[in-house]
Amino acid sequence: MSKGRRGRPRSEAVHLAILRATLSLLLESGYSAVSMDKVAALAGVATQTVYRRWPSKGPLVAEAVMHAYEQSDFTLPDTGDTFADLRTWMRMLAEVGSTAENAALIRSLVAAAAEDLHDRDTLSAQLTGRFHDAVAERLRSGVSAGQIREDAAINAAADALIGATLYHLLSVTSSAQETEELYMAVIEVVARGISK
Amino acid sequence: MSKGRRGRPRSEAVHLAILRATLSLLLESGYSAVSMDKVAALAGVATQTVYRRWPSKGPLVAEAVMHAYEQSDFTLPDTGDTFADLRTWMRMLAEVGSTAENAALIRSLVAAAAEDLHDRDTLSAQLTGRFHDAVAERLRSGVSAGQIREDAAINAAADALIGATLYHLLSVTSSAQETEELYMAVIEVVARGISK
Amino acid sequence: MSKGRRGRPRSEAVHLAILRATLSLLLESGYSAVSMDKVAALAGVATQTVYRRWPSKGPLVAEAVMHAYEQSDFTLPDTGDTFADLRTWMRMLAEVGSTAENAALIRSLVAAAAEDLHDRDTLSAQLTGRFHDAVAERLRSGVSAGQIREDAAINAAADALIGATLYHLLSVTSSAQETEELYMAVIEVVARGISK
Amino acid sequence: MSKGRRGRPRSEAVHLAILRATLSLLLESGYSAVSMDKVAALAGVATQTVYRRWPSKGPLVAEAVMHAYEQSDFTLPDTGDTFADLRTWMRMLAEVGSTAENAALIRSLVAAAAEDLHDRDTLSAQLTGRFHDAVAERLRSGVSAGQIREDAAINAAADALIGATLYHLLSVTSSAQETEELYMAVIEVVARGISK
DNA sequence: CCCTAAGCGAGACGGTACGTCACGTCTTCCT
DNA sequence: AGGAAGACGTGACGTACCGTCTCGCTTAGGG
Repeated sequence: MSKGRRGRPRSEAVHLAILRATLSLLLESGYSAVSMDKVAALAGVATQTVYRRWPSKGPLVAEAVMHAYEQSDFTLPDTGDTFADLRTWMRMLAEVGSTAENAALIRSLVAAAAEDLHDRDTLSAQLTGRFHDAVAERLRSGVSAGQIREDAAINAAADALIGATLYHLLSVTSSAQETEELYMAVIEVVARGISK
Repeated sequence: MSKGRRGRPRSEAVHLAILRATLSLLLESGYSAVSMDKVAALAGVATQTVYRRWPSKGPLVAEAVMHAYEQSDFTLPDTGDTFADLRTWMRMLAEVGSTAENAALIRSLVAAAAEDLHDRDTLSAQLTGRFHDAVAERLRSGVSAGQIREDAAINAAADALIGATLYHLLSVTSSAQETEELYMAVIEVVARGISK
Repeated sequence: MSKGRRGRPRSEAVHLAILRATLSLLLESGYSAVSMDKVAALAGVATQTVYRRWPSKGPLVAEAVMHAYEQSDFTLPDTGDTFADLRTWMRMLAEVGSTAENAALIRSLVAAAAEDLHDRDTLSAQLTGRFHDAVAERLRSGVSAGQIREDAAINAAADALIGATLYHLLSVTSSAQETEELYMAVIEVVARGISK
Repeated sequence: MSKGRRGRPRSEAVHLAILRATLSLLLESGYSAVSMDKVAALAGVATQTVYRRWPSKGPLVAEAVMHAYEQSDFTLPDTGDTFADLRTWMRMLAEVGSTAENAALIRSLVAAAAEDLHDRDTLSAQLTGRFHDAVAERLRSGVSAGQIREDAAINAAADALIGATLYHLLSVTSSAQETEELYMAVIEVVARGISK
């Protein structure tokens, strides 16, 4: 028997205002500049209202970043040519990651995950995990298509691709072109390592 | 006229006490639990004394972590067989990273780097950067030895290896054995991708 | 034209539950520990339901305390001997005031009155005021009976008696016996001051 | 061996600023309007600085009020005529208590004392207690002078005088003249009660 | 039998205050 | 000078209350 909703329902507008405020602070000055107080103030909301929905900074930042990419489509294309598709996709990643804003957001997620063990699983599973799975999926489809060896270590290959991307994003600030060149080189190494 | 040292010289004991206190807090409760106040208190030292030597938490944590691994030798062996050497080395990495303490330290560094853009270069350059360079160096030596193709993208391969390692460390908590298996699979992919 | 009561009538049970909850908090931890939220929670009632009946903490506490003494009879006896009656009555006061619970309740009222000028008149008029009037009344009856001088300052005498009582209650914690001795001494002074 | 003062000494200016801010808030809007935050803000001081010196509102208000009367001399005159001296002194009390400001300060003290049992002893002992003792002292001197009976209950008389004063202050707002008349009547009753 | 009005529990909401912790600076004394 | 001690302004933390509000549900009239 459904108990039904009791009490005043949570305002959707408030939810959005908080996420928008968080994003704004994140983009302006980075993860460490985000504070529950500032978020609340900027969202025109009481501190308690933020805490009522998110227990701490980590999950809030996580949801805010996810929210920012909600519309984005990070699915890999499937034209039949696995490695060409990978190249297309990672070119897009390179482009996305080359804007300061996007890089800052990703780094924020990593900061949140690294800071609090508790948040880590949620965060990585939801963000980088989705990327990893998408890549692995496409690679498996490449196996079926006969372009990749049956005994290739799909997960290891996906780890190498996603790992290299993440590592590069965290380590240096480089131009979109340099980044793209590096990604293409990584793909080449991995492709040669798993193709028939 | 020799300028010499004026005034009371800085105590080496104090330096060590602060580093030890920092490490201890880091291991106990992670990066966010480290505070200059607590470090000073635990080291039996005045706050000012900490600030006199490190401008903020980031560099202090960095030095403390580096100090912890100062004795450790992360150079790759060179037995002549490049890929066997890589395997040996990454087996060691897997082992090191599988203890909770070491994993916590690495994550602390990443948190520091991701949180503060200013600290990023210092931190990653000094830690992961050294690993990356060591691997790249060994791979180049493998090129000379005729085990690796001359046109292989050495940096990309190193990025893939170090990146996969870092990504794995940040994403999941897994047993030493699982970690080792994954690393071996990654090496296999990369090795096949760059070997002659 | 009788307007009549429209809508659901206020529940008497709720009223009592709130008063009981307030008293309970008052006795447990004093005036400052009473909060509308806690009262509502303890009474198993919605916050709004409390506010619908009392505008703020002051009047609520006042009514709760009054409610506690509703049954009690604080009228002075009239056996014909004015001062003997006063002694009897103040012996009872001493006894009542010597239990921690009762002392706490009285102090609560004083706190409410002292804190908020707005509540003061209500509170003191209803509680200490009633005592003062009862004493003054009995003294006037003593005048008629020829035991007290016609030109005696009845109000001043009542102020002295009630004032000394209140002052003692607020200042120190003393045993019932000590309190009683003091009260008897006060009566003696006042009695000698106003008797024929 | 004296350990000596270590560290930066507490600023006297800060101490005074806080007391002045507290007094100002007290006079403006009463005890309940005083908050540690507002006091700090008004004093141009950090919240923490207030907490470093006073654990809570009660003692702070207490010290602020005491500070306000520090210069005042509440000793009873001793001209030889005990009851004339009492009258002189209570006329002064009536005048002091008839200004809204002073009445508010006294009520603040009572509120602080009534609210927190812990503060009570300190407060009443230091404020009303001093008055009580002063009166009792003067009465005893009246005994020596042969104006008061040897077996008179000095403490009870003092309680009656101070109690009536306090009770009147807490109960009603009245003009200086009405107050003075009442006090004179109280003195007359008590005087007649204890004189030879 | 629906209709309107009010009571009621639940809980969201904007505020204000709480008391604590951390940051980085400053002041004092001692070595 | 270095160093220990600790005050200080700033500002975030997470919690507690305040008094108001918005829900859905109940309990009474009145048409």
